[in-house]
Amino acid sequence: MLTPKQYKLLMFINKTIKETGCCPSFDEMKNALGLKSKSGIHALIDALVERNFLKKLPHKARALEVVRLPKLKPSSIIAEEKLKEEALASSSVEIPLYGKIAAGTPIEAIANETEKVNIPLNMIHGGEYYALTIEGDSMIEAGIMNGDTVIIKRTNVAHNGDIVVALVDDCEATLKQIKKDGPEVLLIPKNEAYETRRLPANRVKIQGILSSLIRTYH
Amino acid sequence: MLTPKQYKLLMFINKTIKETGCCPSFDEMKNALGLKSKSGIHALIDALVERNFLKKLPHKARALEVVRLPKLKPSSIIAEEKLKEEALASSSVEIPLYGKIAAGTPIEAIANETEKVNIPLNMIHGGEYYALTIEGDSMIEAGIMNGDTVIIKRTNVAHNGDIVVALVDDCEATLKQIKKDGPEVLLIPKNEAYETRRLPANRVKIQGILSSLIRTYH
DNA sequence: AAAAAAAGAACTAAACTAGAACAAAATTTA
DNA sequence: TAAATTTTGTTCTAGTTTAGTTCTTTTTTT
Repeated sequence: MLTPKQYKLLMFINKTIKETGCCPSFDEMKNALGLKSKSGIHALIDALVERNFLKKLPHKARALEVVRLPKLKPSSIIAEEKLKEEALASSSVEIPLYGKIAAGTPIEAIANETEKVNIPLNMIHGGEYYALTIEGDSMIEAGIMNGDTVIIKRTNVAHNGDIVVALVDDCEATLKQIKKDGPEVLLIPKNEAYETRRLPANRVKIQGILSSLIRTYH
Repeated sequence: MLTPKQYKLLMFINKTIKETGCCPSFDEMKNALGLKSKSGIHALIDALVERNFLKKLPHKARALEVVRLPKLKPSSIIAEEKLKEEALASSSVEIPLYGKIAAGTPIEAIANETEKVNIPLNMIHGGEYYALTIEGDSMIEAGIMNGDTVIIKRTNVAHNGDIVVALVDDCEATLKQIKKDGPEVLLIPKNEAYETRRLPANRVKIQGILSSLIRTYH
């Protein structure tokens, strides 16, 4: 049975040869195992040769060959892999950052999906999400500041009081609180310096509702 | 196995034979590898012959034969594995949620690390982080609302204007903007309804600075 | 305190580059 | 076909870079 280090090294050598066709150097192996000195690699390789997992051409550089692979993994490796899988399962997802939405004036660039943002997977719950960068201060009293990233869940229905991405007349998108008032809707900024807009419902399309917010300092 | 140069040369020889039907000359190989002398090619070919990847008829021109090629993993599989690794590398990390910090009155529970929150890995940049839930409205004008989760980077130094977790008299922790004023420090709430506190520096310990903020709606 | 693992430094060896001189093969041409 | 010419391959030497080995010291683990 191999030690965890021996196992890791053997796997790295095998992977490197399979992927690049070339044998890794001691320095590359050292880095792959996170060591700072290559003298340890030497001992590991000797052990692997002795156990007949590796063969090396004597007095040659980069001349290792994998003879066989172990059928059993060291249990610590199994545990490590399990952890990794869990990390992957509970990890973050990338969603497109569609550009800036001026919480007050027309949207800048809904469409050219260039950037991506990472958000924790537990922030989303089914459905399609996208991100926008806030420009302006029209929602400042709702704690939404210039430069914040908002995560929007794509939908075209909203409830009274939701903060939504609203498209007015198919050309102007803003982030506002919405209220329905009979045949009309109110788009309510959260800043006393801005005025609530009252529009016939057919001029306003909802493009998503505010799901979460991320702000980074510095 | 092979060195990178050996591999490159072997691939070039193989490709040339496949494409043109005849073996490249030493000069062509020299040029293909960007060398200025063909003596190196000779050594590489000897190494490839020794490792049984090439066969050559000595003293014949253009008389190399490829015996075998290193068998690589299909590149599609390599790409797939690379994607997984990247997903893992750019994934989220768990940091402890230490409890509620009343941005105004004493902290509730810095210590009993029970819950965890997931944050994207790109939110942290070296150092130790923890999370707090905001209770109260003393920082509302900085866009920090009741119920928000703030990510704090543990440190005991801060610059003027930073928003920090400040421990006063070893018993009361608050989130405030800090300013140094000679031997005293100012703890500045961001809400007109609260008053700035002025304290001698030795009564105030900084427990971290605000690094990012996460808010979830609904 | 002993054993094992890792780091570091010093050293040796191999790999690579370059240039030149030359010899053998392939090609041209007289 | 033989000689001349050109292309091609081989062999040196020498210097640079990269890689591998060995040893001692430090750190970690038990």
